[in-house]
Order: sequence, then C-alpha cells, then structure tokens
Amino acid sequence: MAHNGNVTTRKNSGTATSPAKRQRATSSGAASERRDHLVKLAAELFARKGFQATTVREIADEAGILSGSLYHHFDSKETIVDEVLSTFLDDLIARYRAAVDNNSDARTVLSEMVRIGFGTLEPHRAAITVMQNDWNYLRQFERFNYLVKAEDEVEQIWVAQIKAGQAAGLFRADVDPKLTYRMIRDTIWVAVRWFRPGGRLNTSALAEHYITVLFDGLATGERTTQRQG
Amino acid sequence: MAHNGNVTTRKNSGTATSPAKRQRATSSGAASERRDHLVKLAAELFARKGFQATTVREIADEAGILSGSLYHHFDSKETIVDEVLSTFLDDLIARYRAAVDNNSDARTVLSEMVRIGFGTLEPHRAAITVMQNDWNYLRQFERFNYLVKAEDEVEQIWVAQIKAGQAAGLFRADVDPKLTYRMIRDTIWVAVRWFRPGGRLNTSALAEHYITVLFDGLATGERTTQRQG
Amino acid sequence: MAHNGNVTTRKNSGTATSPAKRQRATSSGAASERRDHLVKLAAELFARKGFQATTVREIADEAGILSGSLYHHFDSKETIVDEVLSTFLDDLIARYRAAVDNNSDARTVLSEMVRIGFGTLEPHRAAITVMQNDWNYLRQFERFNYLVKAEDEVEQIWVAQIKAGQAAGLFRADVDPKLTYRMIRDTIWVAVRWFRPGGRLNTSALAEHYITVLFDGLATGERTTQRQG
Amino acid sequence: MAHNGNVTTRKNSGTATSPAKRQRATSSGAASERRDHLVKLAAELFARKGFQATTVREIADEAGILSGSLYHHFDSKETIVDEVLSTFLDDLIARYRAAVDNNSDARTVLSEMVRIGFGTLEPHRAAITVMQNDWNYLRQFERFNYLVKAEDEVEQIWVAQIKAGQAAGLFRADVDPKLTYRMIRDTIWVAVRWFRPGGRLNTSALAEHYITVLFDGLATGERTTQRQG
DNA sequence: AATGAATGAGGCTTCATTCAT
DNA sequence: AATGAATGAAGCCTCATTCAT
Repeated sequence: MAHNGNVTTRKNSGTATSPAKRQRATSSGAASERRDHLVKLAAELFARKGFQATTVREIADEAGILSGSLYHHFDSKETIVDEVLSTFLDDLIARYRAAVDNNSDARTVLSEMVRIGFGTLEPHRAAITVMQNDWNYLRQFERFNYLVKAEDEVEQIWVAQIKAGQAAGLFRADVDPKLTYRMIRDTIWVAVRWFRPGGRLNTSALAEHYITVLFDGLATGERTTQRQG
Repeated sequence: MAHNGNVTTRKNSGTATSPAKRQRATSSGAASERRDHLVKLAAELFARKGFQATTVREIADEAGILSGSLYHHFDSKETIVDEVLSTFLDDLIARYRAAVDNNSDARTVLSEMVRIGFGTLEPHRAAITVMQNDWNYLRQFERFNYLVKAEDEVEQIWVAQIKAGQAAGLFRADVDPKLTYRMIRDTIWVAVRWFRPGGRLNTSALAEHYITVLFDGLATGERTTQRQG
Repeated sequence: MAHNGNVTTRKNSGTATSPAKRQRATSSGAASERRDHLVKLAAELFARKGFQATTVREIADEAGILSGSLYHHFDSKETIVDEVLSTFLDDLIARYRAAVDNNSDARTVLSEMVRIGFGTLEPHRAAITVMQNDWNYLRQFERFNYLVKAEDEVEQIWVAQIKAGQAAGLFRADVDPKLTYRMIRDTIWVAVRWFRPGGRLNTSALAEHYITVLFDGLATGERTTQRQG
Repeated sequence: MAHNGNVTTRKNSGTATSPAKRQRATSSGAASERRDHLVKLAAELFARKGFQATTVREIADEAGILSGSLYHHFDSKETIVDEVLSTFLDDLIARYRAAVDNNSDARTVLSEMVRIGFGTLEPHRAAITVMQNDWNYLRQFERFNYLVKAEDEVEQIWVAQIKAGQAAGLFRADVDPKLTYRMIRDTIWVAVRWFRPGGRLNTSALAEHYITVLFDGLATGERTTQRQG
C-alpha cells in the first residue's frame, strides 16, 4: 500500500505494509488461492451486511467449512477485512500513479482519474462498500492506520492535478482544490450504494456523465458565476 | 414524516409513522425533555462509533444512569436510533417542501435545495452520519421501511425540479435527471464525513462553492461537451 | 495490599492496589456480599482444578447462575482470582506486621510468624493452593505484578528478623538469611498440598512440630556442625 | 519406574510402565534422538508456561515444524509430559535406592538423600517444575496414576530411614516421621521455583546449608525443646 | 517425516433486555 | 425513575487432534 507518503518515488510502491499483507506474504502462491477465495466471500458478506454484523460463522458457512477453520488462514476477522481493503487500495493507487505518469494536461489526467474511480466500482464493489460503511468503525483500531495514510496519498495526487489545472488556466481559480477533490471523490465512491451492474447505465456512462457536469456544469447558455482563470 | 408516499397532499405530513414517534407521542412534556436529552446523547455516540458498536451501556453511562434504566424511556435500542433519524428526516422534508412551494424557477429552487442540504450538516450532523454509515444495516429491519419511503419522496421532489429545469431549457438536456439527483445528493451528505464546524469554511460557503461548480462546471473557456437544450 | 515496599510506614497499609480491589472498592457493602460469595466459590474451584482448568461456566454453575451473569460482578475471570489472592495477601501481611510490632526478641517473633503461616493454612487454604500452583502462570500478566511486590515485602520482614536474631547471637551465624527464609516459607506453604483439616494433626501442632525442628534440629546429642554465634 | 511398590526387589526396576514409555520403547535409535529432543523442548515450555498454557503449536514452533507433525512422534500432548515426568522419576528413584543400599547409618543416608534431591535441581529443573506446578492438574487423569505410586515409593524409602534413625537414637523421637519427610521433601523441590544455576549458591551449597539446619537447627546454645531419644 | 487444511468441542466475553425492588 | 441482578443468545477465537497428500 502506498502509505510511504511519497508519490514521486515509485520503488516499493504497493509493498505490503498492512498487517494483512504481512500475513499474506508468508503464504506461498498456491496456498494463497484458497485464502483469496475466502477473502472474496467475506468481502461480499461485509458489503451486504456490514463488517460488524457479519459473523465469522457466516463467512465459514459460505465457504463450507467450520468457523474455527477460518483461523487456519487468518489471525482474526479484522485480518480478513484488512486484506479486502488493502487489496483495493493498492490497485487504486497504482492506477492513479499510472494516470499521472502520462504527463498529459490536468484536465485529461483528471478525466482519466474520474474514469479510474468509476472503473473500480464494479471489480471492487465490495471493498468500496465496506470502506464507505465501516470506515468509521475500523479506523478506531490502530491496525487500520494505514488506511488514513493511503487516503492522504490519494488526496495529494488529486489536489496536485487540480492545482496544476488552475495554474494552467484550465480550471476556474475561484474553487478550493481540496474541497473540490473531496466532493469529486465522494461523489464517485458513494455511487457504490446505488450502482448495480447490468442496469440502465454502466460505469463508463456514469463516468462520462459525471465528467460532463463536472467540467461544464449543469446550466445551459453563458456561464453566470464569477471566474478569473 | 413523509413516508405516506404522497407529495401533493400535505395534511398529516410530518405525522408520526415511525415506531419511535408512536412512543414519543405518548410522553408528557417533562418526560419528553429527559427523553430528548437521551436521544441527543445517543445520537452523538451512534455517529462516533456506529450504531452497532455503541452499547446501551455506553449511552446510559453518558447519561449517568444504568443501562437497564434506559428501558423506562425507550422500548429498545432501535427505538432510539429511529427517533434520531426520523427527527432529521421530518425536518428535512418539511424544508424541501417549503422551497418547492415558492414556485420559483427550477434553478432557483435547486440552488435553495442545495443550500438546505448543506444547512442541515451542522444541526443534524449526528443523524446524517448515522444515516450514511448505518443505513445499510438498519434497512434490514422492517421497522425502518419508512426510511426508504422518505428517501423516495425526496427523490421525487428533486427529480421533478431537474426535469422542470430541463423542460424550461435551463438545464442541459443530455444528463439523466435521476442520476444527476443522486450525485448531487451524495455530494452534499457525504460532506458530513469531513466537515467540521469552525473550520476554514462554513456550510454556507460550501453550498455556494458547490452551486458554482454544479451549474457552471469546473472548466474555464467555452464549454466543450455536447448539449442540445 | 502491602506493596508499597515500606514496612515501617503503616499508613495506607492494606490499601487496595490490585485491579480487583479497585473494582471491589466501588461496590457498596451490601452488594459486596454476593460478590464475596462468588469469590469464595471460585476459589474452591481454582484450588481443586487449577485456574486455567476451571471454566467460568463451572463457577457460575456452582453459584446457580449463568456464566454470562458472572460478568455483572467481575470484569473477567482474572479479576476473580485476583480478588482471591489479594484478600489472602492483605490478611497475611497485616498479621506479619502485627507480630513484628510486638518488639519481642527475634526467636519469639520468628516463632510467631511460623505460627501465623501455618495458621493461614485452613482459612486461606484455597488461596494458598492457587498461589502455589498457578503463580507461574499468573505472573505472566502485568496485572499481577503486585503479587511480586507483596512477596518482596514479606521477604523483607522475614529476613530482617533472621538477621536480627543472628546479630543478637540467637541464631547461628553460618546460615544465609535469605536462603533460610525461603526454605522456611516453602516448608510452610507447601504443606497446603497435603494438609487436610480434621486429620491427625491440626495446624497448631504442625507449627509447633516445625518450630522444634527448625530451631533445634532433627539430631539428638551434641550439635555436630560448625557455629559461631 | 518404580511403581511396583517393592523397594528391595530390583529386577524390572525402571521398566516402562507409563504409557509414554511404552511408546518410547518402540522407537528406533535415530528416531528416538529426534523424539528426545522434542521432549526436551517441550519440557522447557511446560516449565516456563505451565502444561495447560503451553500449546502443541508452541512446541512445534520451537522445533521448527508444524503442530500436526508432532503427532508422528507422540500420541498426544499428554504423552509428551508423561515422558518428561517419568524420565525424571526413574532417575530419582534409582539414585535413592543406591543411597539406601550403602547400608550406612540413617543420618548418613538421609544426608545423602538430601544431596540427591538438591542434585536433581539442575539436570531435571524443567521436570521438577512441571511436577510442582501441574501435578494437581495431571493427577486427574488415570494415565498419571503411576505418579502417585512413585510418590508412595519415595515416601516409604524416606520414612523408613527416619524411623531407623529414631530407633538408633540418632534422631529425636518426638517428631512425626511422615510429617518430617513431607517437610523435607517439599523444601527441597520447591527450591526449583527460585533456584537459578550460576547464582550465588550452587546446589551443593544449598544441600549442605539445609542439612545443617535440618539436623542441628537454627538456634545457638543449648537445645531448648523437649526430647527423649 | 512433514505439510496444510480442516474438525469439533469448548472457552471467555459481550450485550440487549427483563424484572423485582 | 432508577437500581442491581440476572438472562439467554450469540460472538470471536483457541486448540488438540486427524488425515489426505
């Protein structure tokens, strides 16, 4: 996970720092398959019922084993959710970095980052849901401190692009970069609450829809609010 | 509470339909004050730790009584959170209705509704937080069905305004009204996660900031995306 | 508990320092009766089966309640054993101090302390047994650090008397005071393993028997080993 | 193991009677070495943490294998501790018998037996510790009945010597032989709790110190207590 | 000889709730 | 209105042991 707080340095990015990863790292490749499967099952349950409301017995039932047997693979229930979240964050941050590395103009990069965000909605639906709903609970535990660090790194990546866009005159200068980032971020992630694959719109359409409103606004005709840039 | 599913009929709006309100209605004035105080204490705990992670004992401790004594005031822990949520929703829907009743143009109404939304962030911070984090869990219980009904009513109010704005040529026609509503709604409520009173920006500033981006977009210069309206 | 490490200062002696006592102290006198009863039942079980091998369910069964109900009175299983041990140690140290305070000659005081030791065998049989058998396990936990402190204080009391006796020429000077203390102490406490009330000998007889051997030895005739005092 | 209850008959002494020995006997030489090593590791853990608190996984970890693999060497956790204890008891009883066989006077034999006892403190430290701390627990199981038998045999050896000493006028007649034996025995074994090799005193010094006090007493001057022998 | 996965029983503890006082 | 004791269900986790590979 990218909580080394250093965006430019790329070496070791994505290296295990969460407790879950430390445990994960010791498993051999083959052994990891069973483990990964269990994590996936658990993630679905966590997403549907919430972390606390999901019992280890339910997870075990889903896997067709006894609840105690889960502890052959994981130290604790928390280790499981840890793996769910850190897997998602690793992937996300890796994608953001790649987008930034293309050295395109800020609007292109930002559009791409919005697309990346919506693009994770399907493959990481469960993890995102857990992060939305159980973040408040999980952050109480020291072991999840790395979540905050990951969040900070993501914020830095976004804010840097927004500021770059303002500096280049591409974005209006009268908006607050940090505030704008937060609103964009939240709007994307919260969609996980109502987005269902196979519905009227896919995540690409969502992304393009959002990009439209984000950059050009909802209003027609001349822009009516002040701008300087 | 507006879960009668009827927006036009106003009579009985705000009447107790949630189980909590039924109990609340029977309380006398003096008793009601104690009760309201307890609800407030509980709401803070629910917001900070999550509904499930908050024990009745913690609530009682906060009030300086024993946990069993809470049951002189409430049927159950769920009754307490019910009261937290329905109080908020009643207030919110009443405000939305008032805004709509002004018969202004859609953009004005929509702006006002955004302001209303951000305006609840401070007085209803705890309730909004609970709704964000514990909705997924609470909706499993039949007694909270009214939450879904309230949500539906709110959606109807918003979507009606967006469609009216599109029909009047005020809003671009190439956006999906329902989708747009959801994104606006989410952007507002999710702010409760990071907004702290007394910080750099107050909720009014947040509202104006968002209205700017919402209507006119982040970009400078000519609008670049397609539109028809 | 007397772990302030100060034998001469008497103020605050016997004051609660163990975690169990802190909890105990909050209970009113009447409430304490139920609690004390439960502690007594638990002590018997701990003594008979060992702390670890005794389940909370067994304790609860003995009291005719459910295991969960124990937690209305105690924080944890460890709190119970804590109370067992600290009650004993408080009593023991108070008695030792009283014996020392008589300002008699060292041999008289030492005899009295031996009698005190054997005298606790019956009233504190369970606690002494637990201390013998489970000490090794319990001392791993930080909360039982006070046990070591209590042990140290007791050692100081004894060693001081032995040295005083040597200085006064009452005891042979060619024995190691600390070592002698340990052997006396162990001889007394370990008796709890085989002593059964109502048998051939009572604890007074045990004490006198031991005092005889301790001071005058097992051998008849002239003493054959070196001495200086 | 000497639980045939016959001290004079020597044939078959030390023959396997404990379940552990039966299993041990079948092992080949090479396998036996590995087995002995595992027993030694386990003994250390049992001594440090207690039998119950030591998990088979900890033993396996110490040996660098998985817990399940231990079951190629031992039937059960109890088999391991059985081997620890019976090895010690076999050695001890063999030594006692040899001391008795010298046909010296009772005082000499008794002194020698005290020396033997203290002499086992170092080589059998772990086993003695386990026997002290976990005896109470282990004796509940039928398979450890032989421990009681061994204990009985040891008692007979000691008591016989004490009585012989009294009959010969070497020991005071006003002490109870059985009681005296128990006190001597306990004093020796319990020393395992505080004795640490490499400290101020070695086990020989401990033995001589104890023999001095045992036979001649702690007091100086004329003996003050009654005697007849 | 050892692994890795799983079992099954049971342990301690939590907690919303009830109820006599 | 509140206390204090208790309930009963359930939760997470541990651990000796088994067994196919």
